[in-house]
Amino acid sequence: MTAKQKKTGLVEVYNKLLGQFGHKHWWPADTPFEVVAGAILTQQTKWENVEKAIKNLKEEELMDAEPLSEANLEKLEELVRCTGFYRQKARRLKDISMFFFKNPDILEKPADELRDALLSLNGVGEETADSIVLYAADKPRFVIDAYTRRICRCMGLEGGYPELQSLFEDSIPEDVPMYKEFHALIVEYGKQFCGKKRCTECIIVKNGKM
DNA sequence: CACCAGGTTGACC
DNA sequence: GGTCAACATGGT
Repeated sequence: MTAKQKKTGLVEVYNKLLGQFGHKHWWPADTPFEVVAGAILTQQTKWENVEKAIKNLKEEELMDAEPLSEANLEKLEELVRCTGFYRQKARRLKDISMFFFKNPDILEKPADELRDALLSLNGVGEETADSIVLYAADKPRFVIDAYTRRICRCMGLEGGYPELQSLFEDSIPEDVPMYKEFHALIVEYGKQFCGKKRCTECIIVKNGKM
């Protein structure tokens, strides 16, 4: 805790979630590029389905920027069909792969530059861009997803993506492993207790003072 | 059968 | 500036 950090209670939430769920070892991947591909595939889909698609791509030797960017579109669609939205995802995978093939050192660039470049690609919004910045490039950008918004709402914290992201980044230490773990814990917690309509057994709000 | 999942986009106020 | 249907499969 440095002096300029906001007292939002988010650090306490982090500790509580860590105590309840333990380390999640999130986003397992053999290579940074696999995180990139996974970031597209996981949009609005269960990770379980993404794993199948990743397995399919690996079996076809496509899990790398060059081969994936050159893959046959119809074939790609079949390989990623299990993740839903398969036509746009196949197209987007080829696009982002081409980008990484043409910019092999992009993950080494400063976080802001990387993020802006990613956002310029079709199919890459703020969450996907930040997921790549954090989990593929290992740079400190807090990822805000639907569960994070719901949990924040429960805590009386509202705002758009940039507002919530700044809130987290100003409230907790700028630590990449912690950013990764916290987001993973929020998703784990959200899957169990923060449904779209219900919010039961909420350890964050229910147990008070957070 | 209805609803949801580790979102993004483009159209329309 | 915000809201909303469309995108699509697979699991409860």
